[in-house]
Parts: sequence; structure tokens; C-alpha cells
Amino acid sequence: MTRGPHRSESSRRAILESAGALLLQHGWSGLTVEGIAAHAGVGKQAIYRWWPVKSGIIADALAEGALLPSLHETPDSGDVLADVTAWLVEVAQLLGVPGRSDLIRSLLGAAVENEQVAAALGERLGAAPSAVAGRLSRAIESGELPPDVPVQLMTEALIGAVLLRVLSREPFEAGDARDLAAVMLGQRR
Amino acid sequence: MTRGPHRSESSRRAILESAGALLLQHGWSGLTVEGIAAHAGVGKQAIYRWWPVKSGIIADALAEGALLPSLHETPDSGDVLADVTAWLVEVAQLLGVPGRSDLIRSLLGAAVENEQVAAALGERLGAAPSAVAGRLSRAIESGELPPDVPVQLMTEALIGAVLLRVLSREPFEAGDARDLAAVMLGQRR
Amino acid sequence: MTRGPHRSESSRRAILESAGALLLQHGWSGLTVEGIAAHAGVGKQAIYRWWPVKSGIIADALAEGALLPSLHETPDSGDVLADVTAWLVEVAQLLGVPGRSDLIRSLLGAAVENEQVAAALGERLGAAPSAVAGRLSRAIESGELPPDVPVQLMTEALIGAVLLRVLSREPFEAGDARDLAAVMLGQRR
Amino acid sequence: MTRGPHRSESSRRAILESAGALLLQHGWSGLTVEGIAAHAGVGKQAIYRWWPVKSGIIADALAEGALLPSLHETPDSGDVLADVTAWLVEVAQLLGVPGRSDLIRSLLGAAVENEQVAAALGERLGAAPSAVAGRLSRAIESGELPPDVPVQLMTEALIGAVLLRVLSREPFEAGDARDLAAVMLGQRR
DNA sequence: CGCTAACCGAGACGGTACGTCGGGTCTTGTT
DNA sequence: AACAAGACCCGACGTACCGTCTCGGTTAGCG
Repeated sequence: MTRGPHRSESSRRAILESAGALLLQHGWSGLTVEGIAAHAGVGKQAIYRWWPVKSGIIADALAEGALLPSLHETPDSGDVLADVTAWLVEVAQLLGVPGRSDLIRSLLGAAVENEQVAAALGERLGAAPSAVAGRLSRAIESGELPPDVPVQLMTEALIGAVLLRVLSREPFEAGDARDLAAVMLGQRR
Repeated sequence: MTRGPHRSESSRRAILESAGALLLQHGWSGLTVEGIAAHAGVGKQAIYRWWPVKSGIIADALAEGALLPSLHETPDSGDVLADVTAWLVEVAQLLGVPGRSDLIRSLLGAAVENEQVAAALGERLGAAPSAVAGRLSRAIESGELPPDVPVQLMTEALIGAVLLRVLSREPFEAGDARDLAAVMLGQRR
Repeated sequence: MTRGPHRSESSRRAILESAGALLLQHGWSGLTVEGIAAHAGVGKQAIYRWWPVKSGIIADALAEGALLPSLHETPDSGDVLADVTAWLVEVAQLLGVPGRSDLIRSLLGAAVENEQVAAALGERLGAAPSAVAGRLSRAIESGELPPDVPVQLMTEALIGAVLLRVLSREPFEAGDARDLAAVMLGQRR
Repeated sequence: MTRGPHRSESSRRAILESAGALLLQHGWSGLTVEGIAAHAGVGKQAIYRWWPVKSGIIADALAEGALLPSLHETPDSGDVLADVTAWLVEVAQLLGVPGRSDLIRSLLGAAVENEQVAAALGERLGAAPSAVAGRLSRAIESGELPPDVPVQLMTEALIGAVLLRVLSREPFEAGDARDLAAVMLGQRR
């Protein structure tokens, strides 16, 4: 075992939660290490010691679920279109919460500087193997979708469409979710 | 009429070009007004006078084509899939140039802070009415596509997929372009 | 003439005065650039721009008389002992003011790091050619003192004795002044 | 009785020696507790436990002779001038060693913050009753000097002159030592 | 054709935040 | 109980840029 003092779990959590709260309030460009430290009641060095790069804090906060709620597990009703639609509608609802869109845009800002944030954001929104990506794969296995469907590309197109809406400050509503799912999967039923 | 000298065109161009060069070199987070002014041989005030917000410079540079080359006009061969594929392949080639992907990621960073940049970036990549979006609309008019195809969503999905690849630092190659176009339009031929 | 903005005289004075006030309050080891800047209502850069080394501020403040009052010009009554005694008594009175001794001790701290401070402090206390050092030289010229008297060493011994008292936190009073003058010049009358 | 290990003598010595070495290298303002701890292979707490104030380490190191060599005992040949001159010449030689002057200047820095350092430094240089101060007292007792000679002031003037030279970065050489002794005691032979 | 106001370069200014250093305290496991 | 190691909160460091401002100088175009 290593001797001496160990990393303080309470500080770690306070930092992640403060980072989340301040990211929501001030956006990515307004997020400062100094602000996080003050809000968390922590010294700056306690941050720099463990996160040499600021965006790393966001990556961790995102991965721990301190920023975005978890989506429900994508269901498997046997009907891909229905399942994907359900997921996309849930994403649309997620975006419907006031401020959520701004938060995700801020996360995009962090993702630009940090690959981990990009990956974590993608996974949170459905790129995880346990989510849509997985559902599509299973659809191929079950013969519901032809084997040549590029699962990753399709997932990226779905999430990318949502994020592009976020970027352009336009809403992405349940109707859009249904249309998008339909146009990408509908004819294959 | 206003007296005295008017806005210096040479300064304006020097600023936009310097902004582009420095964005490429240092990324969005490393782009500073002071750096642009020094590189352009211009006073800081000459920048603040005309662009109160830094990201506005990027929006203008982008709109003037100082950052990304223009894509060819999307052709209209009568075959939507072929035309969309051609466009998407061109986008893939654009991304293949070394550093281009980083540049676009930097532009995403600016787009997070500035809606104009987001819009300009979208247009540059194909969301302009004269580009893919327009081609899809015409396909509906000509009956090549059913009238209920959501043109905007489809365009967003196509561009979004590309941008998500940029965000996750993965290549988007010609093969991906073809697969993506096929999966979204193929079965409608 | 140089173009552009010029050095702000008001900032310069505010900095010197703040430095003096804070040196008096907190001592040399408690003097911070940040504190000076805040007290003077000035940005830190305005200090670092002109004084790369903190002790330089003290040197300037001292040279401008913002820290210690000027001594009277050493008189020339024709009696060296009387004149030197008068000066030394004045120095003793200077030290008698509450806090003055602490201030001079602080100045010694700065002098350790900066030769200019040492020089300015010496001059303020009598090493200037116009002060005791000069008076002693004139005494040699007039035959009042033998020509082999080492003026500089004698001046240093006089001031050094005073400063050593300051260093050891013991008072240097008028009686000491008279005794010291007498023991160094008395027998030569 | 206290249980467990008592104060580690080896740590104590390592700390004092490291403090001396680092004071010589980096000066008083560059001397850090952390640096001493690292150099001595000791935990910071082992320092703070025994020396609540940093300058106390210097005071101890000085008192133990870890910083300056001991001067010879001031001789008593029956000739005060000769004896004082001998001492002062030895002080001049002490200062002649490269780096010695810087070290003493650093000690002055510590003395500004800590009276013990000031006292210890004075004693090391001759203010101890066993050194010059004592020799002068004995000279009065033996009638070699008149009884009204202020021994302390004279000692302070001698040492003060030397320290002022140190402060102003000028050498104090054997010739200065002889001149100074002569001017202060010469005529009393 | 000369005035004068808007623009220009340069860069100092009051600020905020950066990332680092060190101070002094506290915690952990070892001796 | 003292030790080494080192994490902790905190304050200051010296630097980089922000956006504003103040300089001299240099053009227009209007009077």
C-alpha cells in the first residue's frame, strides 16, 4: 500500500459537482478552475493535481452522470423502428428541459478540446454498446435489418442530427424524433 | 456623409486571414485577439471596432471562404443517390487533408459560442439551399423521393454524422461517405 | 516623441505610496505585489511593467522621500564634533518616532535583496555627499581633521552603529548619538 | 516519561546543514522549508515540529557554527589597537572568502525577521563578551582606555561598518580593517 | 484648400484567470 | 511518539489576454 495521505473522495466529488453546476450556469467558455475551486471549497492545487487539463473534469463529471441523466435502456420489443423511435423521443425530451440544450452545447465546447468528453457525450446519448448502437446490431442478428447496414454510421447520423440542432439553437422535438427514426429505418420494416 | 477615412479593406482582409491562420495553428481556445492583431500588423482597436465578439471574426472568415474551400455545386444528374454520394465523398476528401479535421473541430468550438459560425459552417458543408439540401428538395419535386421525406432532418443527419466523426477524432473516408449515402437514400431509388 | 499612451504618473505615485504604507504595516516579508496593486487601485501588470523586481519599488519610494523624511542639511558651524553630533541626534530622533525603527528594519530587508535600496537607505541617513560624508571631507580640507581620516569608513561606522541597533531591536537615543560622535571625533578638537 | 522515539539527532543535524547549504545557494528569500526538507531527506513536519519559525533554523545553524567559522579568540597583548586590528583583519579575511559576503547578506535578511539571528550574527562577528567587546572592557579596566569610552557603541560601530559594506556589496579589506581600527582607537594609545 | 472628424498603429491601463510554488496543517502507515 | 511522505486549503507569484482608453499620425470630404 502507498503510505501517506490519500486522495480525498469528498474533494473529488465536490469538484465534479461544482464543475457541473458552473458549467450549467456559465457555459464552457465561462468555466474557470478558480471558480470551481471556490465553489467546491477546495484549493486550486487539488484540482490541478488530478486533472492537468480542465476539460478532463468535465469528462469525469459526464462519465459519472453528474451532468446528464441516464437514458432508459433501449427496449427490445422486436420492432427496431419502434425501439429507436422510443429512444430518440427520450433524447428529444431530454433536450426539452430548459437549459439542457445550452448544457449540451457547452459539452460540445469541451468535446472540441478533449476526446474523452466527446466519447463520453456520445455514450451518454446512445452510442454505448448497451444502447441504440447495440439495439441496431441485434436487429441485424435477428434479421430485422439487412446485414450490410453500417451500424456505427447510422448511430452517428442519428446522434449527429440531434447535436447539429443543438448547435444551431433549434429545438429537436418528439416529432423530429419520429420523423428521423422513420426516414432512417422506416422502409426496412 | 461620414467624413474622414473609411474602413480599411486591407486591414479587414489581414485580420480575417490572420484569424484563419492562427485558428489553424492554435485552435479555437488558443486564438487570441492580441495574437490576431500582432499577426495582422493591426491595432487591437481595429478589431474591436468592427467585431465586438471574437467568434464573429471566424464567422466572417468562414463566410468569405478564407477557411474552407468551396465544395463543388451538388450536381443534378437525375440520380439523387449518386449526387448525394458525390457530395459526401467530396466532404470526405475535404476532411482527408491533413489538419482539416482539426480546423473543423476548432470551428465547432467557435460554433458553440456563436450561432452565426454554426450556420456558416453548416452552409459550407452542404446545408445551403444551393447544395445538398436543395438537391433533396428537387428530388422530391421531381418525384424521385416521396414527398414526406424530411429534407432538413436528412441533411442534418448527413452533416451531423460527419461532424461527430470529426469530434471523436476518427476519419471519415470515402467508403463511409458511400455507405452513409446508401443507407439513407439507397432503398428509395 | 514616442507615440501611443504614456506612463501614468498617477498610477506611479499611487504605487509608491501604497508600497510605503504597506511596508510600514506589514514589514518587508509581508509586502506583496498583489497587496500593493489592490491598495493602489492598479493592475498587477502596471507594477511588473515598470518594476520587474519588487524591491525596486522600495528603492524608488525611498529615493523619492515617500518613506523617510529628509534630514536637515548637516550644518557647518566650524565645529565638526558639534555638527556631526547634531546630525546624529537628528537621526536618533528620526528613530524615536514609533514604528520608524520597524520601518527601517524592513528597509534593511529590502536592502539585502537590492543594492539600490541599500544605497538609497545609506544616502537618506547621511552618506550622501551633501550630508555628513561631505561635512567630514570639508573638515579635512579646513584642517579641522587630519588628512588621513578615512571619511567613508567613518561615515559607515556611524551609520552602521545606528543600523545595528535597529537590527537588534534596541533604541538609539540622543545620548547614544552624543557618545558615539564624541568617541569618534572628540579627541581631535 | 514520554514513550516512543525522541527527537532524532541525525534529522536535526541534516536540517541545519541543509539550511546552511541552501541559504548559501539561494539566499534568504530563496530558502524554503520544503527545499530544506527535501535536501535533508526529512518530512516537513519534522521541521515545523521543532522550529515554528523558519528563521529559527538559521538562528540555530548560526549558533552551532554551521554557517560561519569561529573567529580566533581576540588576543590580549596589552595593546588594544593591535588586538582590535588583529580581530578586524580576521573579519576582513572572513569576508574575503568567495560567497561569504553573500552569505552574510542573507543572514542579515534573516536577522531582519528574527532577533535571535541578529544577536547570533553579532556574537559571531565579535560582539560576544569573550571577543572584542570584552577586550575593550578589559582595556578600560587596565587603564589603557579612558573609563568613559562607550564599549557597546564602539563595538557596534566597528561591526556596523563592516555590515554596511556587506550591504552595499563593496569589499571590506585588510587595509580598511587597519584604518578603521586606527581611526577609532589610534589616538588613545 | 485647409479643417476636422473618423480611422489607423501602438500600447498602457484596470482586471480576471492562468498554472505554479510554497506555507503551515493534517493524515496515513511504519519504525 | 516521532518519523517520511505527501495531500490538503490557502495566498501569492509572475504571465497572458481581455476589452477600454489614450496617444500621435494619416487620410478623406465638406466647407
